[in-house]
Amino acid sequence: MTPETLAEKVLSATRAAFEALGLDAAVLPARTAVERPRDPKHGDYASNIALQTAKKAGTNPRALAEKIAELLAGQGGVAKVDIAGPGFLNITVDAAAAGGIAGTIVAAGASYGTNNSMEGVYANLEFVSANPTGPIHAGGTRWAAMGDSLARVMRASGAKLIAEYYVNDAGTQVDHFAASLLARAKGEPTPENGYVGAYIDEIAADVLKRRPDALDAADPLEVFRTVGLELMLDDIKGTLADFGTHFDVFFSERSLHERGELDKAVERLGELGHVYEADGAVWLRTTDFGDDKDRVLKNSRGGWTYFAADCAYYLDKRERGFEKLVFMLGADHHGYVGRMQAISQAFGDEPGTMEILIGQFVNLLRDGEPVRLSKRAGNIITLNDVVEAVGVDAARYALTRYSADSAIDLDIELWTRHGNENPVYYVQYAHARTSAVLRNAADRGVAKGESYDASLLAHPRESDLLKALAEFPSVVASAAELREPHRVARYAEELAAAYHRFQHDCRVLPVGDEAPTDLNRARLWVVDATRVVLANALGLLGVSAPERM
RNA sequence: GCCUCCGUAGCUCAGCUGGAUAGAGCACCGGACUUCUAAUCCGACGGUCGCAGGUUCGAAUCCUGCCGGGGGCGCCA
Repeated sequence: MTPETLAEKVLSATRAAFEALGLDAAVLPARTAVERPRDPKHGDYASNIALQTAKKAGTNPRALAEKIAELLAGQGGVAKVDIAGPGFLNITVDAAAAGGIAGTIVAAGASYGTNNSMEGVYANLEFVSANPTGPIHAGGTRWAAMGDSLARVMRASGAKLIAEYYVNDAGTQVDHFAASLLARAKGEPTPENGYVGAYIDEIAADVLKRRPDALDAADPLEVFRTVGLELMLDDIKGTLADFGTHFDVFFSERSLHERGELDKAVERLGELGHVYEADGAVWLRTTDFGDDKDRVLKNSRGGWTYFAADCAYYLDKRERGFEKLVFMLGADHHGYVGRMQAISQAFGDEPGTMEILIGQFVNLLRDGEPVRLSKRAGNIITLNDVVEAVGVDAARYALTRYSADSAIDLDIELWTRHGNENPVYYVQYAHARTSAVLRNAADRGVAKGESYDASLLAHPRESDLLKALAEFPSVVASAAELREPHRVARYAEELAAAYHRFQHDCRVLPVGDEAPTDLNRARLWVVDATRVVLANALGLLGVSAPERM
């Protein structure tokens, strides 16, 4: 029995109790959940539904709880229902019902944890979107890890999702980039506002390698711009791929300009009555939608602003059919939220169509001191630096383990340690241990068989572990709905802890050459189920699940 | 000045979107290895949840105001 099915039983028992007591069932929620109480004296699961509904129904919570308990106690799988405090229902599940989850998990395999909480949602998730004028740095690294994990979690929850990277390949930053490459190739000093770093030298050389005639071309700057951008973007794509971050679409800002999408978007906004001219510039009246001030679409020199491209990009996404546009931005962009939301509303979309997630910064520390130097990019820390320092698994785990709301200090020393204090190793080791037990079982010819006797799984460590396993789908669902992939990492740590405790106290394989018992076999199912869930959880985080360590 | 994030054990952070005696890891102290991989486990210590009000049966969680820290506020991209 899963917590979800138990919650349904609680709800239907409550409905029946309302009827029996002659109460108005309209105050009942459509869904309810059971929670795992910390104190084992409070049973396996607890529900506060009587507390939540009694007042609205005009009755006493304790009396209502008693009626619900009476009706719930007769349900299959429910061993005991106690009432505690002001009206909590403390539910004890019978071992056989609880133990059934292991079989469910093993049968589901890689699909265990998937759920339908976001079924039918067609979403676009934009993240990283670092300028193609240099390598991805530390901030972008966090979004590369979190965004990718969020994409996986939302897909696992049934959303149809496109992961997208907006390539800012138009505008003055790109001009500076091209000019820097050209100057480098000609051996001239870096121009004002130009880019420096070893990567500029490399790309300048690579442009010449690919186009030996570049300096003699009709427009050398254009050659360096086009080829340089391509090389830089290839480099970024390679870095992301090595990091395990997948994008479905790399969307070119320049293509919006070339296809006339900016004119089209501004025209549309004009038709909707939100555009005006003042001081020789063209403006969008974003203040109608809560922004601090109106924003310029086209400046007085007749040039498009970046904001105008944002409008066009927004319209393009909507025309591609996305009903949910999610953005992950760094805290340095939070000032853009107001104008971005205004774009959505100016086009007449429902609030909530556009969702902007703001994440705080990450500092890389070594021995408690901020790390500054990068071989590639002046004194900026890059994604490659982070990976070089701690490896992909530790980097991804470290960056997805914390709420995006909190700024994090990533301590290189901690994340390269092999032990309990390093969460990624703690979780991976639990997975390796499950694999080891299964390997040993196979070596000794102990098969878990077609089925098992779930009622044998009554050890406290077993029931704790089974409850943790049963929780996984709802963890994935809430991580997706709340856009908080760190919940998966925290859950994985709890599950790993429950498994380590289980393995410490519960012997799985027969000792010596004793014959395997039914308990041995039943426990193998639990071990296998744990292996599956740990692997699935790590998979959602983009972290490997090693079979040996 | 305005916007935004944070403030929970000595340190790093969770806290399941209002529930029971607020949790984990680290650090410190004390235990468990002829092991299914001890990269593990168990125990002890440790808190006015920044402060003050408010909402209610009930607040770390929601609202308001302060205090402290991070980030941001361009006809830049």
